[in-house]
Amino acid sequence: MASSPAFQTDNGSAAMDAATPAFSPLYQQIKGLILQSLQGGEWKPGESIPSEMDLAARFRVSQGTVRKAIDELAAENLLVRRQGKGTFVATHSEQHVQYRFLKLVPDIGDQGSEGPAERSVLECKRLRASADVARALALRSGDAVVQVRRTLAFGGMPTILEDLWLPGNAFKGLTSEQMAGYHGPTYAMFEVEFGVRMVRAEEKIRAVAADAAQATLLQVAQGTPLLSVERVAYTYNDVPMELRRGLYRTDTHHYRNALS
Amino acid sequence: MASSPAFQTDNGSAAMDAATPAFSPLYQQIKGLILQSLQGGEWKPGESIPSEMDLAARFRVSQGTVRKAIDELAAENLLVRRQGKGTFVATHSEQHVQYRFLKLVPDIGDQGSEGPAERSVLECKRLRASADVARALALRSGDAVVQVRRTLAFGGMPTILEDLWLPGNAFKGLTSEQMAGYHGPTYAMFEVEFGVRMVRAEEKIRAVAADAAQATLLQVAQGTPLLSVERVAYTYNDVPMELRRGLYRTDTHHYRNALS
DNA sequence: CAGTGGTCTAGACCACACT
DNA sequence: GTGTGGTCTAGACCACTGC
Repeated sequence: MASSPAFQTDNGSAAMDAATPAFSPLYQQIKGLILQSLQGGEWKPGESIPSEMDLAARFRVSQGTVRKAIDELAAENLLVRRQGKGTFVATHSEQHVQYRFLKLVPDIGDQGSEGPAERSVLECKRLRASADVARALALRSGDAVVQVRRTLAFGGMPTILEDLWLPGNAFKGLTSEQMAGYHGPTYAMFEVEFGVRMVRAEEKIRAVAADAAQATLLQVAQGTPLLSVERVAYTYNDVPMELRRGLYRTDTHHYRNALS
Repeated sequence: MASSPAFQTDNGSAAMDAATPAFSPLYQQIKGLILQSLQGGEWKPGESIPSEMDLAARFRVSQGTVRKAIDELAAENLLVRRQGKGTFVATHSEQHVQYRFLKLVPDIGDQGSEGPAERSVLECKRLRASADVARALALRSGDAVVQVRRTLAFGGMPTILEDLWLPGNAFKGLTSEQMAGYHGPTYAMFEVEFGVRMVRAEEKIRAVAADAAQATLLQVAQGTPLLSVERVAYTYNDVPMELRRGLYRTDTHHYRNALS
């Protein structure tokens, strides 16, 4: 039953060969074990994980040590604590903070009141990864990927035009209908349909001018300045699982960022 | 000497009039007391604060409670812990993460290797706040403000053109020479010269086209897409102390953002 | 009521920095 | 060595949720 305790004092007790800078506190090791269970699918998004006391017993450590491990995982948005109820695996589905990665907000009006965007899927096809797509997704050039092109509109106004690239292996059988028909965030659909949970992302933002095709799709004049947002999203263990290149209209919306 | 202990059980013991949802854990109260000392200037940026044991004695609580308060302040980048040395008030000066609020990075080359920007101050004048500037700074229209216009260049290439508005009261006597001559981040200069420490900020980002004047200053063609970055920076207690409107060239640099 | 997370304490020991 | 933050433990009690 119980996993090996792995006390910190075990570090380098024997065989301290060569470069062994490794030292990790117990709670970090516990954090790693919990992470493994998350990756392995022992607890799925939305489900509750065992109580702190249970985990403490399972790992043969004190509750406080488990607590600190969970604290960090909660700070990274991998887990969500709810007093009196338990600790849950974070999800893009019923999270009250839906569309957590979408930072585009309307200039006026209360944020969040605009509801979900209207999606139009223009294209959804399988192809071989180009060099830059392969690099972003840690694949080899020519590996299978799925490409999706779509627009998002708010209140009937097309506002976002984006391309998504997904590893073909993990997203076998993704269809236009799935992309368009699912109610809720796309990342929630990825969790349900493909067991892929996006944990964090990095974005590179630039200002560009709309070309003819882009201008038509976004219903703006050619040459209109647009926000170019290139995103790489990662699952557990920093494995890249999505490359996304978006163009945002910023005449009625803006990209909001908090610095701290 | 010792401040009032203020145990949690004191909450609402008497006079629980009307809406009193207030309940804060002891460590939150301690956090508030430490925050007051920071605001009051008892410990200045770069200095060390008393040890956890000292603070525990001063506030009549256990070390663990002080620890949790400091943990949160450190997570908010107000304090910096250094094992074996002490806990220090964060500063924009000798922080290894200088230019913490500047998210523009070069497309190629290791981040941080580009060194500080070359500053050119174009203007530095006192005037009365317009309506929108007043609103952003929580002033009244017509209150005195200082406006600074400058460019930042990297490797000789002008890359940022920005206007700063600062409350006239807090920044009496700010000169062009100070803005241009100080070695290190502008926010570090604000700490040293005016005792104003910027703690967090919010940015609104858009894509815009360069007008004639802007194009000249940034050495680009008129109509070139630029990143428009409007920032409001806050001191302690969410008091806004700076409005900044910047235009970034994004042909050789990009705005980098991490989502988590 | 029982079970969960949240707070607080007190004490022991470890890792690191300075002197 | 002394003092600092960092880790770990064990136990007590509080606050919230749902039966």
